[in-house]
This record gives sequence, C-alpha cells and structure tokens, in this order.
Amino acid sequence: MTDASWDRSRCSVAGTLAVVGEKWSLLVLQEAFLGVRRFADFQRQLGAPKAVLTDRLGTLVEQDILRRVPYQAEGERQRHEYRLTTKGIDLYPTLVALMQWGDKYLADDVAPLALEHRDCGAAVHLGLVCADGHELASAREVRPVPQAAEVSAG
Amino acid sequence: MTDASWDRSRCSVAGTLAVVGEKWSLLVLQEAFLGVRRFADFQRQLGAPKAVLTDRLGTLVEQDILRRVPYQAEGERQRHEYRLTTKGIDLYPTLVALMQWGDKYLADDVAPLALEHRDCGAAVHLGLVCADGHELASAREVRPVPQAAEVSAG
DNA sequence: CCTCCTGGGTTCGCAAAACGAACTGTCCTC
DNA sequence: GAGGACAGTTCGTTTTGCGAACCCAGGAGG
Repeated sequence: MTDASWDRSRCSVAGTLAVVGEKWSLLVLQEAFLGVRRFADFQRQLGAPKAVLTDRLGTLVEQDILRRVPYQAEGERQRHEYRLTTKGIDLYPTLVALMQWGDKYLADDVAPLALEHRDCGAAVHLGLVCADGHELASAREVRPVPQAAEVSAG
Repeated sequence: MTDASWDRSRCSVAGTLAVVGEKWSLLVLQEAFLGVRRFADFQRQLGAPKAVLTDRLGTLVEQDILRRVPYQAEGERQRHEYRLTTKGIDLYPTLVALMQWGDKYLADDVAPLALEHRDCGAAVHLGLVCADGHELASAREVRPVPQAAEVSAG
C-alpha cells in the first residue's frame, strides 16, 4: 500500500542522526560555522554542561567532523582549538535546513541570522534542485526510489 | 575575533531542534514522508518503544507537524492515522540534508534511496542557491549576517 | 453470548543520558 | 607564589529512553 518497503537498516538519515543526532551536537556545529573554536567559547555560547560538551566534541573529533588543532597565541601557552573538517563543512546544509524552518515557523519578527552569497551579496537559501536545473517548490514533487542493495551472490 | 556575537536565544536552529530534535522525531517524519501513516507501522519500521512513539507523535501533532485524521477501512472499525501538514512537509529539506550527508559518508556502496523529480525523472539534490541563481559549491561561499532584533521602543 | 485477535495505546521498573556544581591540573601573568 | 583563565573530570541528582506487561475497544468466529 505505501511505498515504505525498503531496507531501513542502511538508512542514511538514521545513520547521520546516529553520528550527530545527540543533544548539542548540531548546535556545537552551528557555533563552529559561526567561528567558535575554543572549548570555553562553545560552553559560553551554548550553556551546555561541560561534561556533555567534552563528550560531544570528542565524538565529533572521532568522527572526523571536527579536528583538534594545537595553536599558540602570543604570550599565551599552547592550547588547542576545534575546527571543521570538510566532512564537517558538508553538514552545513543540514543546519541551514533547520534554520530556514525555524525562521519560517518560529521567528517572532525577522530571522535572526541572514545568509548571503560572499561573491554577489544576494540572499542564499537551500532548495531542492533536479539535475535538469529545475528548482522544486515542494517535497511533493519528489519521488523516492528505493535502490536495491548490492546483491552479491553469496 | 569571531563572528560569533549575536543573540543566540532566538536562534532558529536551536528552536527547530527543540521541536524535532528529540530522539526518533526526525525518523518518524522520514517514515511519514515515505508513506507510513499508522501507529503500528511506525512502530514496526522504527522499532522504537511504544511509549516514546506515543510521546513523539503527540508532540508532533501538538506542533502541527502531523495531523491525526480519523479514517475507516472497509469492514474495520474507525481508526486514525497520522498525516503530514504543510508545516511538516516543510521539514523535508532537513531530512534530505541528513540523507545526503549519510549517503556521502556512511553508505557502503550506493545510496539506499534515490530522489527523483516527479516531472522529469532527473535526480534531485539539495543545494545552496543565491537569489541571483548561482548555486554555491560550499558553505565557505556563504557569509552569515546577524540581523538586529526588532528594537521596538518599549 | 464468550473468546480471540488487532490496533493503539498506558504503566512500570530499569538503564542510560543529561544536568549543575565542585574539583583538578597546567601554564601564564602579576 | 597567588591568582586566573582554560580545559577538562568527578559526582550526585533528575530526566529521558527502554522493553515487557498490561489495558481497552471493536470486529470476527464459534
């Protein structure tokens, strides 16, 4: 009856959420995108318990989403900071998607944060685009097509 | 030093995660997008504890992301099913974003689920587009611009 | 009528996370 | 060598998630 019959065990959404779906993970990443790099700054901005933050940063580093980079500011001792890897940067659309939904349905007045194209200054948004270049107006224009898992003859 | 100085209390990402960021919420929605409508089917597909599922469906209905719709199959008593509202459908990009990241970094061989444009059959993906029509290759081309909160004279 | 079955839950006891406050250790400045 | 970030760790409490068991309504079957 429904199109719901495919192998969920390999589901990418579930997989991604297993990596970044814990509390604070995505918020940590958002801060990273906004330029936050140091433990204390994450802690201040988010107000998350330190123990949780330690854990989240740890798994993000483990997952190669953040990198721990040593650095030394002048006249200060060596510290390390957390920086996005390419794998981490590729999570940007997820954050933008969450942001746009919030802007549309939760914002009181105006969106608290705008995104603009660095080159041309125009507003940036996230959209569904097909390979022929059409931008789709809604999820209703998308057809999900389950792919067969690679069926290797055991 | 960083561009991290703006009012986080109204942050749309945090707001959205407060609504759909609990465990299972986004997975429930994914199932909904795949056509699942009934409690038992959600439960079977996800394997989530019933109590949690009851709670998640409840909040999603409360938040007007799902609607509880009564219906009656022939020869059966009246039941109700859960259907996406427009507000719920607008969360689709979030799921696609998670899916694409998982497809890229977690999939063993091929993505388990492909998306195609219902009209032209071409593959659909999620991309950052600016108002001038450029598609951006990376988050690095985006500049976040904090908007002042509406400062109404008390 | 009584019983079984299914769908859609609720209740309950246990386990895992999250929380916040306090404590640790290191290096730097004063 | 006192004080102060910074970057955590430890610990006791609260919240959340989990799974199994139980409950209720409405057919179907006998």
